[in-house]
Amino acid sequence: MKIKIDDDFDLEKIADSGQCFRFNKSGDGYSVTALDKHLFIKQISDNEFDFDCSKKDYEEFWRSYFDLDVSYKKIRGMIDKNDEYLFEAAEYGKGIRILKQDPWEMLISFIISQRKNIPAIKASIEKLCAVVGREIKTEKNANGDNIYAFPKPGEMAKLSDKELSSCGLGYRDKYVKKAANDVLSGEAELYKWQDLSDDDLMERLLKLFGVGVKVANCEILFGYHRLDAFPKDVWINRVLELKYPEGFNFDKYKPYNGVMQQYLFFYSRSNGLA
DNA sequence: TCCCAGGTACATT
DNA sequence: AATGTACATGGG
Repeated sequence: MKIKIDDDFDLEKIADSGQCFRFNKSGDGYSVTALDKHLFIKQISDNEFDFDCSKKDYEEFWRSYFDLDVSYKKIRGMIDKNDEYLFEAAEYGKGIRILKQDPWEMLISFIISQRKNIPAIKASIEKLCAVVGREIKTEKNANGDNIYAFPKPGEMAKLSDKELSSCGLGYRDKYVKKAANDVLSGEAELYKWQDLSDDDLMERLLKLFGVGVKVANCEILFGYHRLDAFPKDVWINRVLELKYPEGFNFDKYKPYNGVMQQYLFFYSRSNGLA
């Protein structure tokens, strides 16, 4: 179905923004997978997009997934022109949105992400989905690959060591396995944690094996959609060091520091921090 | 061959 | 509390 979107919305930038790992170019559009839902989407004019789904699926899931009730244009508008680097970064990254992704999928994805580059993260996650092998569409991607769901905790927990290691996770095998078992056993109640305060949520996440401050912040920003979380990875640390020696003005952009972080991350990575 | 990738756990001081 | 180091794998 055709959807008109007048706010910032750029599929290519979102796909390359590093917040999602199963959002890829497919033919003349994009193939998007979130847990056990899948969508082909393509741009058909300046502000029109073809969502290959029913009206019901759009209203009940994808509209929220793309966070279409929030104006990212407005959030961009908060940026002080005197903050030249952030302003440039936001112009460059205009069209990025923070997707409303699932806490479980994000937890595993960002546990896997540590000390890996983005193509490698995507490859590992895709292998993990393929090893479990739960197909969710009869169609295939443009490259001929089957479309698999993201594994549930139980599906992941029962993978053999051999199957798990075939996903190229390296030393992260044990983190993924433990996280799956913790969620399965109810020791980590990710969905109940939605109600926790920011501080309590952070505290709970940091107790998980393989989750440090950076991964926890990614989980809070992308998995819990708390837009003020500001993950600091190697790229952001370079930005802060080189462009904000006097400190970044977190107070000014509250409660949207996470959106600013995405612009900075995307810009610094593509532009080499020139 | 060396270096790096959306870091974290663990030991040592 | 602060600092140092090992860690699996793949690509440039």
